Amino acid sequence: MLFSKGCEYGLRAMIYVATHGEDPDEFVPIRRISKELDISFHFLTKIFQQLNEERIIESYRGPRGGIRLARPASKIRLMEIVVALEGPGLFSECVMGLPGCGDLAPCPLHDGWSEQRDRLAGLLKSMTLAEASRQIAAEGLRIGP
Amino acid sequence: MLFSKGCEYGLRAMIYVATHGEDPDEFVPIRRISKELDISFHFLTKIFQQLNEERIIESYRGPRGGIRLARPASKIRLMEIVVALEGPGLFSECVMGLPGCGDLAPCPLHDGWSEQRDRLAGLLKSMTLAEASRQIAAEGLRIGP
DNA sequence: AACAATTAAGACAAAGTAGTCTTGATTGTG
DNA sequence: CACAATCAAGACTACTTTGTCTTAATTGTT
Repeated sequence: MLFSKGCEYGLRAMIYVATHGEDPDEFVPIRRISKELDISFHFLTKIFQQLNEERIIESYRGPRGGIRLARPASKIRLMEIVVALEGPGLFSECVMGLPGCGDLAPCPLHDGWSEQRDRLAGLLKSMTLAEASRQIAAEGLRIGP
Repeated sequence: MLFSKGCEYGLRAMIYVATHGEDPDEFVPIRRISKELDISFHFLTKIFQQLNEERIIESYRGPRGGIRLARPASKIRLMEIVVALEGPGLFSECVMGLPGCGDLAPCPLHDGWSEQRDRLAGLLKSMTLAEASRQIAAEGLRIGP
């Protein structure tokens, strides 16, 4: 498993918000997201708290409160979400776990792995929530169970 | 982290055995591997037990016992080791954890992820212990700390 | 036969991840 | 103001992974 559960949930939840935000200024209750995607409400709350600290979303309490994107979906890249939830370093780890592995002292898999890893990183860096969301709408893809 | 610790250790240990087996019929004690690679002896023993069940290595008890490759290093592909230690399915999981995600009902990252994942799988399938070992010898690479 | 070297197996412990619950703070609505 | 809806925060539990320890079985050497 590449991403932690928290990161998987966070990605799906953010894409959900981007997709279902009729009015982007409206706050979406976490409870609704949790039900739609079948993710534990409290766990999801903690995930959004992390995303809130990184200013990727905004939250608001009280009736009609919830969370919303802090910026237009076209300005939020998937990589930001991954970094906020996995921490930096996911895309610099050695696949065999050698502490000093790198371009200078590579393990046997280093070159092959880092190429694929960098491509994935490139995909996450270039893909925005708006694109993921558009792709879902256009092709009838799914983010829930 | 893509691989579990057990899988990381298993790959390094197998490459070590392939590299340091002067006589391929000689048994290498697990304790020696554990010291050279700085991996917990008992944990490593359990890893080799799994590899033994899959007939990737052979073990022998008593003085001058240890483990050795069950086949020539050129006949053992890294993918076998990964599958033995991670189980099958690592290379068919959805990156966002959606149970039904696949070519028919893809999540937004499905195509991009599965391409990189398949390339990595291809690398692991095509690379043998002999090649990894030769690469280390030729280029002075490292598998220990 | 006695001993030392070694793997085998499983119980156990520690640490990390995932998930639940409770309480508190904020805020709109009647 | 009273109340309900909602996020915030932290304690707590459960599960999984990782690592340790102990005991047993096997085997070569003396």
